[in-house]
Amino acid sequence: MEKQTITIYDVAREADVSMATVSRVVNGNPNVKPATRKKVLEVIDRLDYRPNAVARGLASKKTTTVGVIIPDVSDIYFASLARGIDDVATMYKYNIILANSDENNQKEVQVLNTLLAKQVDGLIYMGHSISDAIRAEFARSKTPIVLAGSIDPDEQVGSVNIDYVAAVKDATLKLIKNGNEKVAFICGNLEFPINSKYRLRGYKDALNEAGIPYDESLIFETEYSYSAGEALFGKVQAIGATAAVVSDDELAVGVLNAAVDAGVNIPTDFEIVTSNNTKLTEMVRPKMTSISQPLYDMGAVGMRLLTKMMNKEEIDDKTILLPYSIVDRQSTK
Amino acid sequence: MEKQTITIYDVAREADVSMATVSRVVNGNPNVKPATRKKVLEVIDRLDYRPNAVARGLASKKTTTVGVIIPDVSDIYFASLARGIDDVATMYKYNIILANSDENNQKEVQVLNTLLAKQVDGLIYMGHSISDAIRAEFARSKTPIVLAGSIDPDEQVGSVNIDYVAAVKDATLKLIKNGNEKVAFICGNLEFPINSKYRLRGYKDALNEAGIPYDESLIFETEYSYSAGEALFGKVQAIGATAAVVSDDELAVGVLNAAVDAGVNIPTDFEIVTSNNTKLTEMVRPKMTSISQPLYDMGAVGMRLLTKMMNKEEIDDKTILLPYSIVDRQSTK
DNA sequence: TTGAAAGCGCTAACAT
DNA sequence: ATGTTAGCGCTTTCAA
Repeated sequence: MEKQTITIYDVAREADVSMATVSRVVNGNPNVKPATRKKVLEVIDRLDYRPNAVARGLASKKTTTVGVIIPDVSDIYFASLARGIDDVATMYKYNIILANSDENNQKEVQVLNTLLAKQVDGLIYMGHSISDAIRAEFARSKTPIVLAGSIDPDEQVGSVNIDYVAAVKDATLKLIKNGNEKVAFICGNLEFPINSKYRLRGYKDALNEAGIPYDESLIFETEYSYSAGEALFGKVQAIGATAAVVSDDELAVGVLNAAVDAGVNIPTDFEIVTSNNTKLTEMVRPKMTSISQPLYDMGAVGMRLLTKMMNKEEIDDKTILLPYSIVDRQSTK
Repeated sequence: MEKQTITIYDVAREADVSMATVSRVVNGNPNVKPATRKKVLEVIDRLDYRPNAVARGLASKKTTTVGVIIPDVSDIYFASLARGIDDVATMYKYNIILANSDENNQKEVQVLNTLLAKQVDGLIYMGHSISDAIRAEFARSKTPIVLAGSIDPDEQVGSVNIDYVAAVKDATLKLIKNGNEKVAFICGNLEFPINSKYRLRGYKDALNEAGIPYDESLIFETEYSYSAGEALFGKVQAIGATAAVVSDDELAVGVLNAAVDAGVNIPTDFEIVTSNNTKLTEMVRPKMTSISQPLYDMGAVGMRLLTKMMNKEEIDDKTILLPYSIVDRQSTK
């Protein structure tokens, strides 16, 4: 025989009050006489009653759950953001439905729809680019959405990032000031606005400010992976570059190790600045100088922004830029 | 004016059928005349109807959602497991509610209860140890539970692991055969069964087989972190150890880098075998030899096991051991 | 093959 | 301060 689940009705009957009163007690409504509250709480304890969140969600139209779309949890960059998101979510009594998208446009849209079907109160999206398909879904959804560590030039939804133009400009300038005339720019897919409109812009701005002509052969577009970096270093060296700004840490480790393995001295013969300041930067030798994006904070602030949107609070600016810095280590002079 | 949400009732009215029929169409019930099905699908498409999963969950008592308790998403070990879990979950049409526990006993119990309140169909738990409190909750819950990459000697719930005793024994034996008489054993909290009852057991078995007496001063208990490893190497070296079996990759990287920074040649003067074969092992120099735990697969198999339990299928053995191997790299001779 | 109707467990007016 | 009563949007017998 199945053990019967205890409902609010059972508690009401045993405590000799109405369901409404039990509901009030459970939800901390002050309009309950202390004596009644005590009696109800005793019964709840005795019967070991646990409110059913699904029923509550249906009745109240709130699930206290937010959807999080992430390219890959096992990618340290996004996992760091996710950690910040979950901590703030917990703080505000929300839970997280986590869904991997693999940056696949079709999967993203599908995942978004199942998340909406599950009636999430809000949505956080992470990804290197916003496809037109997903942007269209964002537009027609009335569920609040925030992008974390992800750029959409449209600025239709909330977002939390750093100023990528300025960060890359600073990084490039540092390399130029160290005496490098040929600084390579190694990034991901240039179809992504974050790379073409922001990072590359910063790189060009730096050259411009230093009076160095832009040379397209110094731009290397590749995928974000350790092996891609390893494979790329030869070409970078062949073109005569003596330094590189790299958009991803794993990619940068690949470049760094390939250089070291090839007997190139870093930073004497070749300098590297990477972009995410994940713990990887401290685990490699030499340790890598990096732009420091406050990933955890970006997730946390993004989730905080989302709570405000879900609460329909006034938002002064839903496009948030967090401060960045450049952490000097041994891969630069 | 708020845009009215479309319900199954709207579809039924427009298609001139009953709600039951719409429900059948949506759920792929074959007992619907093709013509009717077509008519209903057209209306669904026209009205852009999306079933409300919360209402469905309340009515059917199934949420197609599973809870995942994880110590820390930003830890690559658990994130790798989580990725395997989510992929298989997606495959079987489940979503994942992800909750970080920080290995905090109190938080774990609380998180478990909110997950159960949300009526998850199943639960996957990850953690270095199973506290009595959480074990008690497991016992009284009738929701299926699986442990992934986590040991409970009780074997009350399902679990997926590798044979830690044998793996550590193999690793230790390799080091002994390479000529090391003093092999350090560097692990996490020895109060955790996985360390005391399994890994240390394997270590002792190896010594025993090789006829080397057990020396407690070679056992180093510490936390799992890069800095702990860095700090520890000096002591390990001072005691005269010439090799180490390490239970965690970040910890091992700390030991490795401290050794290299101290001018110790690896593997000539000191050998290391680590335990998780995460991508870190290939990013450091020298690359690290490691026990290879199939983390992704452990997550995937754990989730698959859970789907069977949720389906009330017959399970031949709910305690699963996956094969491991030792991947040779440059931190051993 | 289809429909009617009774819930699922809870919240939220509205009354009292 | 407390109770009554509709739903929330869907699934699932049971009948037809």
